[in-house]
Amino acid sequence: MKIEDAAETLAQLGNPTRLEVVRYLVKAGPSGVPVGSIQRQLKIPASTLTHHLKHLKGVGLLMQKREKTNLWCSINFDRLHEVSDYLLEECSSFSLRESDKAKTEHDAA
Amino acid sequence: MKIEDAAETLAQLGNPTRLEVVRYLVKAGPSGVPVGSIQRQLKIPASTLTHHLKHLKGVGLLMQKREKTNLWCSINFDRLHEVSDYLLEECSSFSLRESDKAKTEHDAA
DNA sequence: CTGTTATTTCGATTATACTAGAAATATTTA
DNA sequence: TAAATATTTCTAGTATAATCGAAATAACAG
Repeated sequence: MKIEDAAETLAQLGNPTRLEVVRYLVKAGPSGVPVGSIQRQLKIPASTLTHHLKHLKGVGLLMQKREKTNLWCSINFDRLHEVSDYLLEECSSFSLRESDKAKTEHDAA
Repeated sequence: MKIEDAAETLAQLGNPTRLEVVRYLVKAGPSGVPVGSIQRQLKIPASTLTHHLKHLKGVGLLMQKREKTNLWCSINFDRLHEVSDYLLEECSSFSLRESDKAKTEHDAA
């Protein structure tokens, strides 16, 4: 996972409205819920919600599938795990040598 | 953890420059690195870096401690774990009843 | 085809964030 | 005190994002 993608995904999760949607979808489970249900349950105006769903889909956190007049939304659990894991990557490997941290360093690239 | 706090923290992690700093600090480990080292290694202008460090500190991801002329920065691993965990909360409990998802629902609050 | 419900696009407003140079401040050493 | 190094504040330009009403489109039911 490239750092730009991780940042972009985290940024999308960093909006309160979107995070609320994500959590709602997590609770809904793999079968998902229609857009309209999210809209009414979370009291988010339709156009605002569409806007946010587009963002979530853009970073692969949201999956959609049409059935009759409803568009069912479900969270991409794998993607959510990926981002979560990314944050903790290398948390246990303190690989920077002490010499790189000295205050008299040359800081060569 | 309140959803607003989680969103705010994720938003801070969602900036590419800040995420790069965070990963650098993760690699640096608990002892941390001085501001100037981050600046030179990642080639971030001093004022820009100060700005971002303020944000990271604001959401509790960054800890700082002065020693001589250097300000040592280290990541708050606990906080990072908290956020990471938050994303996966309830991922295994699909508690929303099927009746709440029906397309003929009343969507009562 | 007509009406009904569901969702999206458009457009405009408002707010917030990123970036970084220049100057200021702080801390130590000589 | 003066000089050197480290970090922050100030300031301003530029860009991007959030919000949502109204109108448009899509999908079906009768």
